[in-house]
Amino acid sequence: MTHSEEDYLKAIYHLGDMESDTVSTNAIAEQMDTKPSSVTDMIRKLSEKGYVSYKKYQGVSLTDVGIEKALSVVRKHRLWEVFLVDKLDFSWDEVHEIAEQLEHIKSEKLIDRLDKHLGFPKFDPHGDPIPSKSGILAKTTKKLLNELDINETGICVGVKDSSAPFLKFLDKHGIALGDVITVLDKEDFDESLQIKIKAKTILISHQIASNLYVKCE
Amino acid sequence: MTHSEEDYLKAIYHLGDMESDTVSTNAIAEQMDTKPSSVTDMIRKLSEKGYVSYKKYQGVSLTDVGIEKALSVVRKHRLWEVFLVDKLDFSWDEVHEIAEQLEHIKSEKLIDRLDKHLGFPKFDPHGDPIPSKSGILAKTTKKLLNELDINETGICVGVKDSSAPFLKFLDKHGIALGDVITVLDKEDFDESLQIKIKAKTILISHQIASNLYVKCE
DNA sequence: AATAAAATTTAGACAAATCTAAAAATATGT
DNA sequence: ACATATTTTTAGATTTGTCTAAATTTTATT
Repeated sequence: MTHSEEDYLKAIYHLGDMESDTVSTNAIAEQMDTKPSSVTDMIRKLSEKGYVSYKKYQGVSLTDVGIEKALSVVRKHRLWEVFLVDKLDFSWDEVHEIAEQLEHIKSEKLIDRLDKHLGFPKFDPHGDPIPSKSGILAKTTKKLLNELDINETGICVGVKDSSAPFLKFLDKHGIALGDVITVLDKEDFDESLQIKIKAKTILISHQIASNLYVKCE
Repeated sequence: MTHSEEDYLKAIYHLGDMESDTVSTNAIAEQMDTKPSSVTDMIRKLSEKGYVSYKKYQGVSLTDVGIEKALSVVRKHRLWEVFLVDKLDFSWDEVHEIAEQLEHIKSEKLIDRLDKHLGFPKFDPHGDPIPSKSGILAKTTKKLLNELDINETGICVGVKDSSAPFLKFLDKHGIALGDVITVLDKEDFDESLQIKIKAKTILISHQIASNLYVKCE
């Protein structure tokens, strides 16, 4: 399996994830920043190898083997992202490009050891689930923080209110994208939340909680 | 700079290291497990890019820029080897193939952070020196352990006596290839050595010390 | 349903890196 | 020094992944 084949399978996987059925040649070309004619060539090759099923002009979809291969690449990508953020102190938004390269390193043992080294993480720094070795992928839903139940955990993935004061508030209280947040308690009185973040416990208002998106299982 | 160009520069660097002057086409072909005609093609390309100086039929040598590029690849290779052994518990002899892939990952920041994460190591698990960011390479010499002075440090790189009993002895006392060994004291009486290895202090006989090779600055 | 627009595929070309087979240059042996 | 062996280069082909431009198929519009 070449570098490029892996990239195509991953792109088809990501596109198919949303729109469920078949993926169009143009969509793949746009995703991969290449020309539709190049996509056609590669699709034919992947089809011959049994990774995608394809009928001319009818779009393409991954076979079971194709899904397996795609998930393997996604797994590697997301584990390396965790490594870069947790071990090398990269920030949330710097890791994608480097992980794009690292995901192609070939060694099953390396990935198993990396997984262990990182403590078998379930989610990457963007809150996306890391496929298991056997290709099982936790389903996630994006919610506002105030929608979580007590003892539920989520990963901070975005803000609803992106005004400067709000972002400044988050920064001041050490809340950053990629952080793991657990709801410890909810006050009936004012709907404020007690949350655990980076081993610290803090109290935040309903207004804050209803402007923070989190991803959870 | 392509993957393949980096491989060639590294090969020329390693070959030139020993024989000092120019490197032959055939030697490169053998080192890289490819055909001499392919080497000629690549050499011409590297010459046009200014990484090697080359006259037909006269062999090839690295330019200053070429040495810089080669050392950068060697630096990456050896840092990744340290990572694999120190952080992911790979053994000494498993890491080369994986590091061959990792050395081509492009990100200066990644390598700087990795270097820091590993504690700025000076040597890889094989005892070979890691070039500094600015391309300075510590000189090393291979000695028998008993030739070290008191307080000198070396990295265990091989055995003179490779008999099963000796290897079993090393294993029993937790001495493995890649271990850092410091000589703490030498007994005049029987020439036995007190050494520090993996934060432990042990006493070994002259016979043992004179059958263990170490590399040091 | 016919035509225009958009998407997709084909045909042919190109660059990178390799190969085989043959030619040219260099080195070696007596 | 001359013939032979070895090394190195050239010429032409191959593979992978890409491209442009033209042709074809599908979709949308009236």
